[in-house]
Amino acid sequence: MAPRTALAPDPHGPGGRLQPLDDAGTPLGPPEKVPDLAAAVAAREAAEHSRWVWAATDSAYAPLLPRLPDRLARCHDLRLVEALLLAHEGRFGAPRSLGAAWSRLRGLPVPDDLPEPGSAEADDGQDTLFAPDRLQLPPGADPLTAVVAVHAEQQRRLAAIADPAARHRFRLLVAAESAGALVAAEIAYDGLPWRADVHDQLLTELLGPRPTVPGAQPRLLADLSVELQQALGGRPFNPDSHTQVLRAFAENGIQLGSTRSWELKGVAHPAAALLIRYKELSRIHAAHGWAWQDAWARGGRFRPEYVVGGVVSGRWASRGGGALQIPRILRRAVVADPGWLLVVADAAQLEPRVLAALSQDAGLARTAAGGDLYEALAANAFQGDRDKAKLGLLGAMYGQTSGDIGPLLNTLRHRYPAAMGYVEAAARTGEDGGVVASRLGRVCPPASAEFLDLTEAPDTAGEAGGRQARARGRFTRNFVIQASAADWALALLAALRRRLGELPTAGPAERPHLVFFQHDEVIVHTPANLADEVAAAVAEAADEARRLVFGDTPVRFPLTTAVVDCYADAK
DNA sequence: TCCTCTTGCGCC
DNA sequence: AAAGGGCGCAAGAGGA
Repeated sequence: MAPRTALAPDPHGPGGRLQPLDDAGTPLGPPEKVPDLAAAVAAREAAEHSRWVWAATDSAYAPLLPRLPDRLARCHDLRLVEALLLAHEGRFGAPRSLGAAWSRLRGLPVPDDLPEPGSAEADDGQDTLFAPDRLQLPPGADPLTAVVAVHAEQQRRLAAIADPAARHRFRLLVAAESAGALVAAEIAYDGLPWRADVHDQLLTELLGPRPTVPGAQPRLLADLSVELQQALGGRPFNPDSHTQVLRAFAENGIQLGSTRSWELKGVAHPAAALLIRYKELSRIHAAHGWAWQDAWARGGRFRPEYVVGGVVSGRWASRGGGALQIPRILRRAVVADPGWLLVVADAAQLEPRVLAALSQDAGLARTAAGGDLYEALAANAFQGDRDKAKLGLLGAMYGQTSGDIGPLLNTLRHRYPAAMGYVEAAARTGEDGGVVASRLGRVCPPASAEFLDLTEAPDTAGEAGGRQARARGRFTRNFVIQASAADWALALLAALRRRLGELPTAGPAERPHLVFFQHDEVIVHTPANLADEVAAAVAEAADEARRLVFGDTPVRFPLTTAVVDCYADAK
């Protein structure tokens, strides 16, 4: 068992303090003050891997990264763990900063968490240069003392989980969430290889040359705008304004309910196709055009800012730069460095496999024991119609009831009663105001913390209440699957990161490293000669994640893995 | 002018 | 009759 070490950086300067701990969090010696925290951490880690205990990975690890010779193996992120524990203890959403946890422990008034940087509330005139200390410790409190005390208390709360299997899984969640924080910090530091020249060429092909006047519309976009206006009678209007677009179409005798592209696709008028094209190009320009490149992809790297645990289901969110929404067309710009390659791996049909493993439905597990789950499902229950099989299963996981899906759900209910019973029980729990949890124990928000939507039409309370209850049921129905899939993905990430760290390399600069993570997909940037070993490590990590999260299950979680020079060439 | 809400669409 | 989960981002609409 790896030893633990509490760590608190000095608020100013490169120093800090360390204190060795046992697994219960009890100090094994006095605090040690060091003038160079990075050097002291590196020396200790080189002697023996430690689990580093700190207030938050953002504030403790990110500043160390540029000064560490190699990555740290393990950590315990008090802020993330506090959030997991609070939700598990039925106190979802209580403040989770180190200061809040410390204050709860000491019976002091608990400070609210500061708003996330970048959020609307955070921009209250405060220059980020003078970003306040986010730990929220009361005046005079000693950071290292608080880290040690809060950690010991968290270890106590973890040990207090009564059911041994649930306790074991929750500890796994704690470790995986913390490992995720390490990965997120490292990806932000290393960046995703991004070829600005390729990106620029792509934009030029689609939109015309970069406008010399900032903010000006690129030529092809402007041309398209004029063409669109001419197709609708020649009167000028702003195609970015749905109000004006609806009016322009109405003047030509076409009543649209909205300007959504799926609705436009059914419109025969030539202006509809022009508008669809305009919207596609306009979106690329606005969301991932030259301004985006200037802001987020400088120096040959796109540096996404992930927010670990940013989604209640345990999925990561992102802050600025749209790290989780890179359009497929832009993948052309993601190119490995010379002599390096990208190993791109995504989990195939992750969520239905998670459902099969969670519910232990023997029939569904058999369809998830091999390659194409939907194909097997279709052969078993839908006369080979793969589209129907996929539609039905997705509908069951999302709580869809519209369209012609009823008969599909009936078939599924008949053939896979345990799986369908599992999601329907989760839905009922939600409708009744209860909470559900992921496989590893991440607990969903209580009903009161969401769906406080009072904008419902003022019809009878019963109808509005029923609608809200059903919405909540769809949320909990999906939560058990989405959050358990996130459990698996985090476990994969942690296992893969460890395996990459164990590969023999010439040195840290030659080490393969994660550069992208998107729910069920990872990209590793690796020296070309290690690409096959990395691909093998990803497959092993996926299987390790299966064992850790789901134990003994016949369900397999196959990966689609590609070793490529360019992200666009992966499938 | 600033701010919040809505719309629409990118990703899973 | 209507009835699909989770996000982030940018622009327009519209009110303060």
